[in-house]
Amino acid sequence: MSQQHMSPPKRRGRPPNQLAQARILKAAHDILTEDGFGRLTVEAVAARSGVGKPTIYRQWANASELAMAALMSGDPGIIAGGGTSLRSALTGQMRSLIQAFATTRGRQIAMTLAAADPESEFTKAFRNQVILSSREAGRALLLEAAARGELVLQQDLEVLLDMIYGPVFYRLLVGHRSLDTGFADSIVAIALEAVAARADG
Amino acid sequence: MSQQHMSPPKRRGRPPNQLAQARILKAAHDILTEDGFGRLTVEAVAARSGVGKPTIYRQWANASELAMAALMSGDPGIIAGGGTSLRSALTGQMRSLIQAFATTRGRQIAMTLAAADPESEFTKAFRNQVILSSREAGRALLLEAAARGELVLQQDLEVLLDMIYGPVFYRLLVGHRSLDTGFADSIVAIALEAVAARADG
Amino acid sequence: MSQQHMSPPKRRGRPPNQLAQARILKAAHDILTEDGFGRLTVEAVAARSGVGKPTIYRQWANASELAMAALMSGDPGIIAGGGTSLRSALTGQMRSLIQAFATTRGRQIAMTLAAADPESEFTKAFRNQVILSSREAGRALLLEAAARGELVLQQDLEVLLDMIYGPVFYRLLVGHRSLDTGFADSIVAIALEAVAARADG
Amino acid sequence: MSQQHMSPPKRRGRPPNQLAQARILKAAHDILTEDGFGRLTVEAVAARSGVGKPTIYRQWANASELAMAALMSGDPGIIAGGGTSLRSALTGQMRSLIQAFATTRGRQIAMTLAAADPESEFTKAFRNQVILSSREAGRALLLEAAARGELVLQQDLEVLLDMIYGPVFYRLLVGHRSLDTGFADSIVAIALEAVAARADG
DNA sequence: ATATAAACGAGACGGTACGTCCCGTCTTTCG
DNA sequence: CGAAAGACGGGACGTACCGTCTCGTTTATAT
Repeated sequence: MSQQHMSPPKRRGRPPNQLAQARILKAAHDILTEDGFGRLTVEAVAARSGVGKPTIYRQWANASELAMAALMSGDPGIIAGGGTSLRSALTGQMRSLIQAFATTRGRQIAMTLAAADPESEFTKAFRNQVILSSREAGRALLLEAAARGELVLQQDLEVLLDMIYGPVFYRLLVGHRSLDTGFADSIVAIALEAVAARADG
Repeated sequence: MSQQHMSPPKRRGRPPNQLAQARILKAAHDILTEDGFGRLTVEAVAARSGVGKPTIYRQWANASELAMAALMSGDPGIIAGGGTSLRSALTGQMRSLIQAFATTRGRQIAMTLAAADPESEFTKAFRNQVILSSREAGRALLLEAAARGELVLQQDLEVLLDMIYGPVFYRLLVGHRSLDTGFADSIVAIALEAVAARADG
Repeated sequence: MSQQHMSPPKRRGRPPNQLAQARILKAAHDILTEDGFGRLTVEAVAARSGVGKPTIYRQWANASELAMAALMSGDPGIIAGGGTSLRSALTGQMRSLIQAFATTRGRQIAMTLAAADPESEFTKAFRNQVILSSREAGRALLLEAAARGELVLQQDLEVLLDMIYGPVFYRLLVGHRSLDTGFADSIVAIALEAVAARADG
Repeated sequence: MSQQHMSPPKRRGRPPNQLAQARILKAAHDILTEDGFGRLTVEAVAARSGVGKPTIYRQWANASELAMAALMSGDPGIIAGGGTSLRSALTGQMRSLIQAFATTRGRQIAMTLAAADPESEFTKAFRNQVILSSREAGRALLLEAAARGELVLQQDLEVLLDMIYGPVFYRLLVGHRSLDTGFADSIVAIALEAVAARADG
């Protein structure tokens, strides 16, 4: 009869057990926070979640993908802080980004990304959702400000975004200096000076 | 006590085989370029170099350190290109840096760093020699230019350096956009505009 | 097991699909001849026959029973060759038995029997139909000959039968010598000499 | 097992740990007697013996070979009973053979042999040492008796041996009748009557 | 006609064991 | 006495099947 609008595909066999998936992600997340990325093995997750290994492998190709899924599952996403001006909005976002990444989690995210197959679809989703979502939010802030006439953006917006968000991962990966709120503020300050200079010129 | 006259200590027994170290590094380097970081195991290096595993473990604590050693051994170091102005010198350096990292090697360096124990002395040496040497060279260029009066640097030089060199590793790690010479030029351009604006202010 | 002439209970619901059973046995038989006993898994049979696993498990408890069913389904049964004398009849039967077992099938039968639960009803049926049917036919031949006065049988007929048919499975299992028609003839010759000697005494 | 007086080849590396091998065989033997052939997995043996799985796989290709090794390790070998006449010697040997095989061990031996790769060198050794050693002892007894003039052997000695020893494995594998001393006696009686008849003719 | 019910295909489930790879340590013999 | 060779206990890998359990889909009898 009428399929309405949302037609679920209604596959034939027994459907995946949603509870099992949740338990897997919970166990993976716990191992990640308690023991670190190096201990996140498929075997350990299976043992901890009370799930068979094949059930894990049905969904994720290896421990890296599982780690990414676990890191994504608890991630609320970095939302642009609702400031009134570009500077305050951007500063708010950078501060919360850095706060979220300054913990062990940040380094785990970097390690996971480094270990993952860069071509995998899963990796791309992780990249977009966890790594680049803040960058996209920043892009939106900059474009809105440009639309308001606060600044003039030229063709190298991509590079500008990389110069704002790249340093966070740089410090995370290399560890030569700490991540703190002052770092967030300084990045925004320098970036806005560059844009302002350009707007002036 | 007294070392007498003999300058070499002349320890008893068979001396360490210098050639073995070279063969180990050669094998590690070859595996790295042919099979990638994931295949660089102590076992594989021992087999390929015809050296016993204990001989490797005597010098390096694990495969990560060995990878770092291999990556360091062939590294000529990024030297600041000898331009006349700050812009040309910095652009030259960034171009050669990006050229050196755009290949598979760049990602291997990032993976190695992510996998390594961040506290180990070996990792610190690797970080300084391979990752931060370019940053230090950039610092020198900026300080020289400031000494020449080309610009005025204030207290956030560290952040500025991170905004110049961080984006390279950001793209390397995340892979959302390519590394090319245009990227190098744009980074330098934006960075100098920020400094100029500040100098103006 | 089967209620042939009883009024069919006409249970409600969909009746078992006869075709499915045939396809399962066909697939099991094909796998057995193509890939061997070790590859006869319930999973493989289900995949090859296009039948769900539960459909198989509804009829057979495990892969061993399925193997036995497949081996029984194609089995014409060893019938005593219709010779005029005991010697010719027995020789004919032994020859055809050995011919039937000299192929891969013989070893598969031995392996299946070894792997099966010796207490299971299914195993007993297999044993009687596939393994012991020839022995029973031989018993009939001997008893007929005794009735005709050709020989005198005493109380150890069971042992005599084992000495006639046991060597076939012995060579099959151990593989120290080949199964051929000469073997059949020699067994009959020795057995008859033993019986004749006894008849004389 | 050990070649005592042979000049040792003096291989380079660390020699195999004899204790580990012994512990593996002990564990395999215990599992075999306690849980049966079906539970003799490499994993279980490794866990029980406190040995790594690769240490087992270095010596045996799979669980079947390990089972054969365990069955061989505790086997004293069937020695011909020292009777004065052929009949008493053969009867003694058959009785002890049947006594040794009437337990669970006998069926395990049959199952192991059925499951093993018949071409493997290991299987051949097992066959010779465990299965055929009694047959060879019987051959010796018969040949000695022939040399003493007790009987005349003709060309089908191989078949005669199979008719003596085959029935034991036949009953073991098929399980249609029990193994007991009466069975041993009857086999010898019938076999000797066959030989005697032949000698008379 | 319409329930009702059984058997179907599909396929995910919790498990067990597989055989392999590599770890980092150790023990032995050779140079 | 260091270096090579190589076995060791250990841990995780990713795969194959096990036998069980939902599912949604036929296909039949019974209302």
